[in-house]
Amino acid sequence: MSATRVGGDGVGRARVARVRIEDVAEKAGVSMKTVSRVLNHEPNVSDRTRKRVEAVVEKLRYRPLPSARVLAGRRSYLVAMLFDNPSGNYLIEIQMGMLDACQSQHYNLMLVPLVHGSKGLVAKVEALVLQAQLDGVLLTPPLTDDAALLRRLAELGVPWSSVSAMERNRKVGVVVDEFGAVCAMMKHLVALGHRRIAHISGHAAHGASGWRLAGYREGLRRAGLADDPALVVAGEFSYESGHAAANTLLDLAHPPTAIFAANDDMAAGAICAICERGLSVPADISVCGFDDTPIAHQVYPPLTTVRQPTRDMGRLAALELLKEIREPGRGGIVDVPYALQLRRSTGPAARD
Amino acid sequence: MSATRVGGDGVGRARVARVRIEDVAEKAGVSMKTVSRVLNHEPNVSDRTRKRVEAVVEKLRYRPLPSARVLAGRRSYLVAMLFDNPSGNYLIEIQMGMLDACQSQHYNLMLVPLVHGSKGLVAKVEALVLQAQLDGVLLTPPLTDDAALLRRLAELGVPWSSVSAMERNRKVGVVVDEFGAVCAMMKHLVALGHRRIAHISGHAAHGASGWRLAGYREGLRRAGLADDPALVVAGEFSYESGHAAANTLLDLAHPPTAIFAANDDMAAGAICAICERGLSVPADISVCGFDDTPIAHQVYPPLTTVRQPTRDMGRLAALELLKEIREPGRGGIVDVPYALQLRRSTGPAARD
DNA sequence: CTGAAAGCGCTAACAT
DNA sequence: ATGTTAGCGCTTTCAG
Repeated sequence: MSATRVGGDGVGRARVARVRIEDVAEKAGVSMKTVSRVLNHEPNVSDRTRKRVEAVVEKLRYRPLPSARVLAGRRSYLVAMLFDNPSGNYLIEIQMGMLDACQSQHYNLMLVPLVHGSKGLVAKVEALVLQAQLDGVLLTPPLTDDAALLRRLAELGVPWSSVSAMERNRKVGVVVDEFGAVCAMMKHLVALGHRRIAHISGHAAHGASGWRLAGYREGLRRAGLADDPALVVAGEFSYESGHAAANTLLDLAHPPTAIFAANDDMAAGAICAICERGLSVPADISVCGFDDTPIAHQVYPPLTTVRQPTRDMGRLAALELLKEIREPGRGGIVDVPYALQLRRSTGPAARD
Repeated sequence: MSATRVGGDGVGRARVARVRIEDVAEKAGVSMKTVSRVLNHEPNVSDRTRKRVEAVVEKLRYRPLPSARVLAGRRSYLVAMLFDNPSGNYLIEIQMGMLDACQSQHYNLMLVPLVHGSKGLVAKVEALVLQAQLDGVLLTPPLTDDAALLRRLAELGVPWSSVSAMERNRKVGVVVDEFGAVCAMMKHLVALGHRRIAHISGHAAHGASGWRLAGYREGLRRAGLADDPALVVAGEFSYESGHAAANTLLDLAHPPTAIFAANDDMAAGAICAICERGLSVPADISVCGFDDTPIAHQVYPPLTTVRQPTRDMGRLAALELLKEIREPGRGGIVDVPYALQLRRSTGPAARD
């Protein structure tokens, strides 16, 4: 390597020279272009060469300078995560996964907080795509099912990938079999002897609400139980709405012996409502939720729920997007497994 | 000018040719460099030339390409938020605030998850600063007080701004008077008649733990109460540690009538431990926390706690950093107000 | 006060 | 499968 380069000081700041692609190339004994190929996961590099280059990249902690790639290439190496702040915990996990995937492929992740259903949403995204020359877009619920947004993205020719999109909006992204998960949860409740099982549903705009409700009904059907409409109460995914919905259920002439809430927050609210009436969970009523957020083990008793591998979902959604960006048509839907978390909020049915 | 340029379509996506600085220069009858001078408000341009260039820029709606400026110049217009995933809710709020500030000043925000105390942390950050040519760094607890990291950043000459750094590490950033907040909280408990007040402290590495403990002691002192060492139990900011600490306190021969936990998660754990023993909050024991995270109104009874304006804190920390980047020495410490949230988990002291 | 030339670090197109 | 060469659009020398 040539003499140690020492950059001029910027605003009075001593600056050591960066590692450049050239340095990596030299150290690996290949040309710059080959390193570039490896970095960009392009074909036509032998496995041995690729491994060697990757090792040097790792050793030198080399990271391509975004500006240089953008300037030289025709891509921005920038993807945006569009989201509407649902739960902080969910969001941060999805984000960490996406970040991880993007970093591993030397892409930048731009965060774009949006308000679902707000007036200028589509225009805002459009301006963003044009100005920032986004290579692709990552969607999280409920933005995954905003018809106008999806249409515009398609018109603009911007690839996108989504997390838990509804059936008809799925092309590339990641999903979990929520329907199957709920069926399994219902089976668990039925096995415990429950016959009057209620459901606190989520906001209708969320695809998740639909699957969870459908899973609930299918669970009843499989157990040969009647679907009593009085046992389904609408919530909005919030603690408060779960609390209110549970009160509605408890006021019923024939209250349920088990409540399946469409998410953990609502389940936690339900537990609170039950305790306020001097009843006990699960002795009097079993409660279960969905998502396995931190609140699940911060309520008493700890919540039986369904766990989704949130971080992996973010990671996989991003990886599929990057595939799709590189080779349109290559990205697809990845189905990730759920896991029932049986905890102490569910137990044998009380005498009805 | 040469023939109309039409950018090649990237991955099948049409792109119109941009107006370049060269086009502006030609049309204004000056050199590229003169246009550059005007654009960057540099001296040594005659007023007439400046006006003429500005007119052409306006007419052609010319905007310099960020990547090109970054590549050629010495600034990256990029700052990084370094964080160690404590609570998702806290993090996302701080992040939203920082994002907002950066966007308003046309800076980019890069997210860097780190593990506090991990081996290669400093080297990792160093590589990042070098490779990404970061203009500055945003620190969140507990990274705000990592001595080795701060030292290295100083050596590298990278400006940084922090959220809630400990006293000695404060130069630019945002803080809230946690000490004062805790004193106020203690006053509230004392006013309710409590005389045996316990404290569940946080992990010693967090600056916040120190202030909250100090505030607790000062609160006792001001009320003329003795500081019984048995009433201070160490927690780790987690729900579980709060649960365990509360059990320790409840096992005391002389249990407290009130517990001030250093954060909401631990307070929630404490409430759970109290309920498990068949005691009631606040009738038997009052409990209060700190932070006003969502869990505060998701436990029963809802938690008395201290609210910090998290999003504003993120925003202000970023704004101070940007000031400091532009004019070293200009950034400073911003003190934001806290607010006591009195809810139902605190009440009159039970007969001791 | 102004301009010409030389890159910044990377990738695209074209060799080989 | 790999290398060579020529820029991307701007700023920074350094020379007028």
